[in-house]
Amino acid sequence: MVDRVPLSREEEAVWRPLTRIITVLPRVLEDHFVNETGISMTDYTVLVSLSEAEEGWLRLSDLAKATALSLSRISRVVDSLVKRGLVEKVKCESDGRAANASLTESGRSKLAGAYPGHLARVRSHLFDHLTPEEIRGAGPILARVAAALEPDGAQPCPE
Amino acid sequence: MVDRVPLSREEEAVWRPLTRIITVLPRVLEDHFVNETGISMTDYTVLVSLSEAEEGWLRLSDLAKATALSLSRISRVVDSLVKRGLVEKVKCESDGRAANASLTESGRSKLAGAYPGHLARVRSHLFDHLTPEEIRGAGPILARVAAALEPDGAQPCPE
DNA sequence: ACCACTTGGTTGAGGGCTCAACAAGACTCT
DNA sequence: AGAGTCTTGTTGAGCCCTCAACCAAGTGGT
Repeated sequence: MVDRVPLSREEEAVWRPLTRIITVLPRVLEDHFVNETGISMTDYTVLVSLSEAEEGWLRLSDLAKATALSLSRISRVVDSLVKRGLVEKVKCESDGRAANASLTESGRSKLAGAYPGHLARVRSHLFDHLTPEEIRGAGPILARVAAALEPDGAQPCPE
Repeated sequence: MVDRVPLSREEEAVWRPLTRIITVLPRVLEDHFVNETGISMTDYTVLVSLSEAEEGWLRLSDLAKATALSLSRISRVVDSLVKRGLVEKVKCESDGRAANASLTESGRSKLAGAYPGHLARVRSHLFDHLTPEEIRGAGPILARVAAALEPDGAQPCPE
């Protein structure tokens, strides 16, 4: 069953700029990473996820979920980060199949070095163009949309 | 000069879901295309741009701008669309370097066939989770952010 | 204990995308 | 007209990503 009604003018006015943002913004941020930090946006996301992990480490499959990357990709990205000394991979004691990844000291400081510049870009490209009220208002709306995109049903996905 | 202040709670509440949306939504939409229409999201974007062109055709370099893809990519995508009979590429009369792309009849009907299903996804993943007021409110805000991302500096965009 | 099934991770193949290098047409200045 | 420069598009190299096939380890029923 397919919807044949086109977008309304208001929907169009949301969808057009949103597609633009979705395509352009990641590229802009990626540029910063490769040019100034030596890690990719994906690397960064992995490092952030690990730094925020409750216990200091994350199973590869959980890392995949956290970053919305395929397990296949995570496997390679983590290997690459290990090779660069930013992450450590340890076979899980209790489950011979699993592996846990955690930040090395070097990874932690690489993250600390990349973080401020990244935030500056996020500000200059996004938040500098929004009023405080808009920012406040947008959070819950975006959270709702993001939650609906999560595969395991439309869970509220508390952050 | 780098900003060392972390994101505020409100900014965080915007940025987290937004990154999620930016990474997940395109994938979800892409899946629809490959599974049900035989064209990619990129193909679709190109077809849409052509269908909306004033004169019915677009220079490749303008097509690149319209789609936010590299000229290199556009060159190959258009070739592939030509090969599949959806687009026609004609050398420009007045400028021997340039080429103009336009939809074929087959391309136009492919687009017509893909459009409703795509819209249905956009609705089910986005607009169904927004109130009419939210949609009305979001348009101008997103337009502002998108405009700031355009390279030709519609905005001061300090680099 | 055994066999089927599930789960976690790795790897090969292949498409999408960009950058850099290039060819060729057009423009400018003398 | 000719040299230098800019613009348009193409192509090769190479990264990023996913899917499918695979192996190895755990789980459950008999």
